[in-house]
Amino acid sequence: MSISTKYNPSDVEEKWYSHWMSKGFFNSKPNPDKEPFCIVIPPPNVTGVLHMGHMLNNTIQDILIRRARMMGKEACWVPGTDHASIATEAKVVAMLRERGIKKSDLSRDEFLKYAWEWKEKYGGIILEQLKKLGASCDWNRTKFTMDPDYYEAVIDVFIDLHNKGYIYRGLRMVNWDPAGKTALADDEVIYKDVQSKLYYVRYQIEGSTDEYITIATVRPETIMADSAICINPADERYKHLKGKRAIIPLINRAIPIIEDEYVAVDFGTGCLKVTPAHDMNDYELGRKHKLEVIDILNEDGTLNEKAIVFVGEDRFIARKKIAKELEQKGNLVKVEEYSSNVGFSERTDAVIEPRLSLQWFVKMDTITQPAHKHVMDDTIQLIPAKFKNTYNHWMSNVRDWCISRQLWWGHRIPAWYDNKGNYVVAKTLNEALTVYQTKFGKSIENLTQDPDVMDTWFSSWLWPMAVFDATIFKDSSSKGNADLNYYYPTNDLVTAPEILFFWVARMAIAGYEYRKEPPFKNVYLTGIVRDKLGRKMSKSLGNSPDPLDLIKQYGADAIRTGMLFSAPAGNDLLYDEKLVEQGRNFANKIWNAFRLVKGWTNESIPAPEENKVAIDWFQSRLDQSVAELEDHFSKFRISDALLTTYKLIWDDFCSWYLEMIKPEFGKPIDELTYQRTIELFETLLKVLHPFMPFITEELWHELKERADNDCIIVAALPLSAPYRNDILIEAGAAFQIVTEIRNTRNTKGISPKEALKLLVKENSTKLVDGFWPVIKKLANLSSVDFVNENPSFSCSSFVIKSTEIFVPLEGKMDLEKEREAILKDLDYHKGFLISVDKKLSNEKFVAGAPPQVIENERRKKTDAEAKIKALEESLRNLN
RNA sequence: GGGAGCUUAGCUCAGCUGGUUCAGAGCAUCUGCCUUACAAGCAGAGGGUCGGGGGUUCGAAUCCCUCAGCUCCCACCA
Repeated sequence: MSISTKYNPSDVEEKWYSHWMSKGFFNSKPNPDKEPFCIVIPPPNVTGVLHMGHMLNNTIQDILIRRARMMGKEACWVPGTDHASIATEAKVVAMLRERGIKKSDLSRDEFLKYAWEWKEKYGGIILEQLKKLGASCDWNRTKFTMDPDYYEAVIDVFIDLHNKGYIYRGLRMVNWDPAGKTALADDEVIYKDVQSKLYYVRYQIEGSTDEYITIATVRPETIMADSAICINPADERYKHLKGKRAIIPLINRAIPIIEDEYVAVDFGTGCLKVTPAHDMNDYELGRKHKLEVIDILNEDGTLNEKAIVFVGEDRFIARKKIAKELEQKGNLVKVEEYSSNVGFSERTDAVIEPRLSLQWFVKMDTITQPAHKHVMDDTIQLIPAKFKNTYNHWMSNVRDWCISRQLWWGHRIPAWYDNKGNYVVAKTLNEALTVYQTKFGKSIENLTQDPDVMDTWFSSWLWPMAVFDATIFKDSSSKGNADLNYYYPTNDLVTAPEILFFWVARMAIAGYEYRKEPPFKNVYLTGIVRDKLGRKMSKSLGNSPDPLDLIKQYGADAIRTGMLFSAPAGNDLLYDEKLVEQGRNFANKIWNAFRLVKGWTNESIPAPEENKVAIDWFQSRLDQSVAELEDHFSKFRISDALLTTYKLIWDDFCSWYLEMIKPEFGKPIDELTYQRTIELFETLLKVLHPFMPFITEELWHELKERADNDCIIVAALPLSAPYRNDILIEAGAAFQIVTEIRNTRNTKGISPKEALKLLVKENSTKLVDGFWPVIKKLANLSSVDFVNENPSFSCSSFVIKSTEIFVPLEGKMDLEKEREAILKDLDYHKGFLISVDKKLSNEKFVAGAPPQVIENERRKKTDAEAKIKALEESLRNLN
């Protein structure tokens, strides 16, 4: 039988994933005998395809869930997708446009039919892709935020919060996208620095012929909507204008001159035109001073009849024309170049128009309180903790949440209007008619439902509850079904910091509102995946590799480890294909360790000394690593956990352990060592499984004949056990000796095949005890002899913990070089001794430092003195 | 404008409540090896005054001040 020297992942991955699926290992149901461990996936957009961010995110979730499963918990990872109203609607609109269909030509129902078709066709892609990564989700639980029961839950929550007084309809300044004709949430607006112009416009003072007040604006097209001019009360320059009125140019309407501290004296002219309908701050100012609100824009960004002039013109064309006319009329004092921050629609890239409109809001001040408090007191733990600051800041300054969107794809707002604008909130038309009668004391024939849908986050904030039981929102007394009661609160949430507020905070709010409990205990915030130059991965830059290609090329195990090699929590990950190569190489290394062990024939012969020592040592080393891993995982240091595992396998197991026990070529290995090695290998595979599920499952079955359902995915993870520290220390010294001898060979050009002798001048403390056979084997020594005196022939020597060790090298060394090396070493140690002496002779140090520290310094001193003495002796022996 | 954070080897980062895991890891680099598990490998080596300056202390990468540079979040001053 010959096994390939390279591990080939593709067949293996396919085989085991379907095996796991067929055995139902991913499926979970409430089990009172087991502790639940649950993760709900951050549902990707239905329109999404897998990108590197998902790869990182889902790898981490899979590691956590597999580990929990192996720890004997009832592990449940709930997958699903988000309907992503804006993103999906935009894609459907684009798809229709390609087919020559305009959304405006379709009825709502027709459009939704296309949207659902799109969803059915493309909606599942990303979940299929996650399977290639090895994601062990309970696919039977796959949920969609617009599944019928989920849809109903969202509507129920709207009605419930409305009844509780948390949801209200209000006139508010919203971010209006004139191209999409929709209101956008703050986070859907992208601010960019734009080079624009600052127009200085003079307004004549009412009742005067030549007195003017000059304001500076970037938006001269809105002067027709002005309600006032505002000056700072402290501004001496304009004191005389107090109480007067100014006349808007072009339309000759008089407006008051008001005073407010808000106006910056040093900006522009120190005078501000107040346009409540078209600016957020002006709106607030207008409310404060009870100014008239004049909205001169249509929803598509053209001027309406209230503008009086340039009616029907687009806002930007109107700006140019007005500037020109102001100039002609002598009202334009000057124009300056000005760089300002302008908001753009994330979807249509149109310039955002602050616009007053009737929208639905969630009142945030009180409903957020438990979610705020319980992050601050770590009931919900953010990892890394630095995000607590950010969270606190946001929660302390939270604004009401605009939840209506002028779209069709999504959960339709359950509000019903009569033709006068009176409304009721109800689930169906029939219920609405009843409610209407109660509310207004008269019956009505018909009502029209609000055409808008809700913000996507208004559905996804229910995710950790609604995936289990979407009926609890119908009735506030509902206790929830068995699944919800068992899995909720979930354990860990793994997501990106940029949606900390939009999603994480809101889930916490909803969780406390509806379950009085947090939705999860830990929130692990990943970083952003960037390319190795630190740029965000994006389609336009073309710097994002296709994850599926990578999996095909390197294997899922390699990608998983590759991504984690450099992904501490909350830190961005600089992706480099080299990391994936490292992951692949690691898989290959393990594969070859397996080939070595597999190739051995075992016989019942006595185990050599070095093997017994090796087994004892490695067992302790493994137990130590397991404890380390538990510590890393408890702190969510997943990269560190991987690195610990990596080093344990590569360095300790492959480079040291296997070399220690490896029989001579063609010779058999003793039965005991063989069995113990197989066991140790199995344990390593188990420890590694959460990181590299496929290769570990493959080798688990290659190492031994096993039953069909005896799989590593459900094997028991080793728990930390006490380990022998003494043997670890001894091994450390032994490894140092081996390394020194190898180094001696390297520098002297002696082949590893040439056996060497070793002389050890041991002092009272034994440096190593049982490890001499190991050292002999690894360093290829013909003999180890203990001496009392330094040898009188030429040797290469080194000192480990004040024990001198000599490698006789008659005729093999360059005396001059050797002398130089020793002198250099001597210099270093003498300098070191001086610094230690200095410290010890410092009275303040001796008086102030704790005894242990002083003791350490003393030991350093004796060690240094011993080393110096040894080196001086070596120097003498050279002659 | 408000807030948070970062700066340690060529790169990416660990270093918790000042003192033996204090100057570390992985990768990269260099040297020598196709040694019958693995060249996707083996063995070995070099490399940092812990961003600059100042202070506290017997002692500072670690605490304080200050300067410089970078990043993110929030707000959106006409």
